[in-house]
Amino acid sequence: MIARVIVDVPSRKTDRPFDYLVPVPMQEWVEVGSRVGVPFGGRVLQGFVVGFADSAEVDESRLKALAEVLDPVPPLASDLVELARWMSEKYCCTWTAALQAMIPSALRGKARRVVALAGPEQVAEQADLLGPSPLPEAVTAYIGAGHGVLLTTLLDRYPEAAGQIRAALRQGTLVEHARLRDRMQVRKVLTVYPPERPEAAREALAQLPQRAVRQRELLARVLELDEPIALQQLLTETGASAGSVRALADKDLLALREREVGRDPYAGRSFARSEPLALTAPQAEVHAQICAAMEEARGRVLLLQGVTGSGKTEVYLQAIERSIARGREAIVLVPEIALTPQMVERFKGRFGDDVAVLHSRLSGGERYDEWRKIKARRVRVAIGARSAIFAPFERIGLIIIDEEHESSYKQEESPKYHARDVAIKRARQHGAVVVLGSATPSLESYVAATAARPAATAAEGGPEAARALLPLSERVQGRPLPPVELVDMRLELEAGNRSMFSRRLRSALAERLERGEQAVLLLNRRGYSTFVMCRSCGYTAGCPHCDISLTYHQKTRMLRCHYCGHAESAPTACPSCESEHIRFFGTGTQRVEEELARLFPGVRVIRMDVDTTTEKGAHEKLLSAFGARQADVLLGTQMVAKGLDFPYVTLVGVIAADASLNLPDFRAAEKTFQLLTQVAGRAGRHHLAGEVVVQTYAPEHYSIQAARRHDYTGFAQQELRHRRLLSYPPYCRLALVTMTHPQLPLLVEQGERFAAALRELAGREGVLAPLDGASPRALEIFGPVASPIPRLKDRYRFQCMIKYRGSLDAAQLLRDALAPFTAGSAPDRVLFSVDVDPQVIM
DNA sequence: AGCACGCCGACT
DNA sequence: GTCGGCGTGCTC
Repeated sequence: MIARVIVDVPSRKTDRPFDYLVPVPMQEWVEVGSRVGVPFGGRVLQGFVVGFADSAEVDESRLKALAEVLDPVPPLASDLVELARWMSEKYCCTWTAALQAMIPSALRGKARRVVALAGPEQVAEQADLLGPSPLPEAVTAYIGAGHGVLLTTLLDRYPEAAGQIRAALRQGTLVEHARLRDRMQVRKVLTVYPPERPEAAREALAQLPQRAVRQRELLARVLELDEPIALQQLLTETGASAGSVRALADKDLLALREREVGRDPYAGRSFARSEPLALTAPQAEVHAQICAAMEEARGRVLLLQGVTGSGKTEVYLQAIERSIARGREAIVLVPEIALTPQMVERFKGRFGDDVAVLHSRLSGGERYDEWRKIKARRVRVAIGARSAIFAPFERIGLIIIDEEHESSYKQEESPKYHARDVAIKRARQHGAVVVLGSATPSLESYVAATAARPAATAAEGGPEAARALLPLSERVQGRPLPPVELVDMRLELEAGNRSMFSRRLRSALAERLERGEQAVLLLNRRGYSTFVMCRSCGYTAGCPHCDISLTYHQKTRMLRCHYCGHAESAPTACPSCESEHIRFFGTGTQRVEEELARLFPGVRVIRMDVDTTTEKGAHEKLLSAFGARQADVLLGTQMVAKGLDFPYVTLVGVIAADASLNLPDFRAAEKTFQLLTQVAGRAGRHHLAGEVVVQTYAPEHYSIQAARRHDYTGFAQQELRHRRLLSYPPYCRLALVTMTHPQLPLLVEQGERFAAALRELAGREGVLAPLDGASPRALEIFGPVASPIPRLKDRYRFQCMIKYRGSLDAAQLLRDALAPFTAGSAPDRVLFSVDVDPQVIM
């Protein structure tokens, strides 16, 4: 039996299966998806079995054997192994990287090198040949006779003996073995189990000597129980000692065993049980369509376009119920930032213990336990952020992606996958339905779901079940969408108002304060940061490692680089010209907060930004304080725009709607429209009517006008015209190759050579053609040019943009073109990184 | 990623 | 003359 194993080495060259003999005793344990330890290049590494080889095709004499099988049940099923292979092809990452993304990090075994003294007979044999052991007495004594000690520990402890230790290893007086150890252990608790034959135990209880008071007491207590009890709990309840329990166990009157216990982060919290609500007619219609698609089981994708407050979540809940009733599991993806306790509560309230929750705030152990709940089929619903798409279910019926337009579904590190696209692939494997929900769908999804679908997006290959658009265009209970008023800030300036608050927003705020209602203020900080500039000479404070301006943090009076973490204290005089006219520019939330305090003395403001939410749980705390009306104004960056639902919020103010409009990003208008629509949806969701005031310097811009009218379709049509004209997604696809190196000339030279190689390859394939031409298959290469962030952590950055459409495998072309550049392992070589379907270009 | 093999400077 | 520097290259 020969297993094909992907070894955990994150290199392109080793990214292929290696063959290993499976020793007979392991054979019944090894399956596709098994995690194994394998000897590889002189050490033991973790790997995954991805298949089996035919022994006729392989020269078995050259193979090594598996060292160990690490889990009784493979952590990955074959569907996920296959999905990982697909990901590695689509996203140009290693198969290993994709596999690792699918399991909790607790299962990332690390080989530990342990050394022990060789057995006496070996030593004697060696001593004849090489003389006595050169090891100092102290070292020999320290290692002792046990299973050995970590090599690193030994070297740390006796650095002066390093040479002798090496010699002993070479000579054989010290032997080394590698052991793979999981990072995380299952938490085990000693548990007392009631006796298997209670009658016999009762009899024995009567027979116990009178003086065995504790034992009698304990046994009587245990006999009352129907289920096992933690030893610790029993001891505290009865005041007995462990010895008494042990004595009973020795007499076989009860059983004492280790039991695995989960770390349930939600343990101790009870969730009010919620019953399905009656659906409105439009909700019922959407629900019926989702259910019909589930019956079809063809992996359909449905785009649920529901305005804010239209009751999407209730539709999700009832669709999940149906999926469970059909014997299928469900996965719900929500953006990390929206995975709030309220959100979890809604699902736990409906499905109770049937839900596993996966998010980044969990500790490694907690995450592992939630994952195991899914693996052991103890739950049928998983809710979580991006990576929850890999929940190890085996019969998925429904995958819901809420706020599908959110760019956080794209992972920015390798594997740079998009959870939405992975979901669609996984749904096809399982015949599950994908529901993409959003008030402001991404244009990619919108186009795919409507008839206006351009052929370009069919590049995925293979027949695809039709997608459909399910509209939910009214708020529940007929509540109106709030009116949106635009304020032209240029006119404010003309009228002599130089404050960041327009007269309109100021009076609207004053009204709310007077009436005791609440307001949400959004500072669209993308594009606005607090940077430091000298008014005399124009000096700006930049990061010494990253060619971008440093951000000023008032709390600490420090300047910090958001990309590499570099920090320095803020200057009081210009470092360049020594002038004191150095100023902190930009409109940070702190500045807005100060201005609010000046305009409305006594106003209670909760500020949410990177400074106030880094602490664990801070996010929740601030929101619940606002929900409890301990503040009048919630002021924050993007994070206040999503999913919040507070009944007393009747005003939403946007300080500078167009701050993000001029970013060098083809999605700038889309992002702006989405943000405005989402934040406007926070107002007037309950019995009090709401209004929205949007301040802007570009009131005529179509994204802002469409947001004012709550007009997604209008926006989409206009934006799609632009995209078509400029050949941007969804009318083509993108791939971004970023290369970095500390030396600029070398980087430029290699970048040019790479681009030339890629052009050459594409030309040979006959796909190198302008995108605005008539060719159904076209690919264009732009660059290399300096990246928007031209230097990061002391490495210069250049990038090539690849635009393509039609049925061509751009990832394959990229891999081929990259091969010669990633070959060597020279530590100073240019690093290449591929981002397929990039969401942010930097 | 490691770790080994392999070709050039400061020591016994 | 060796020990050891880290530059390429392989790992079933």
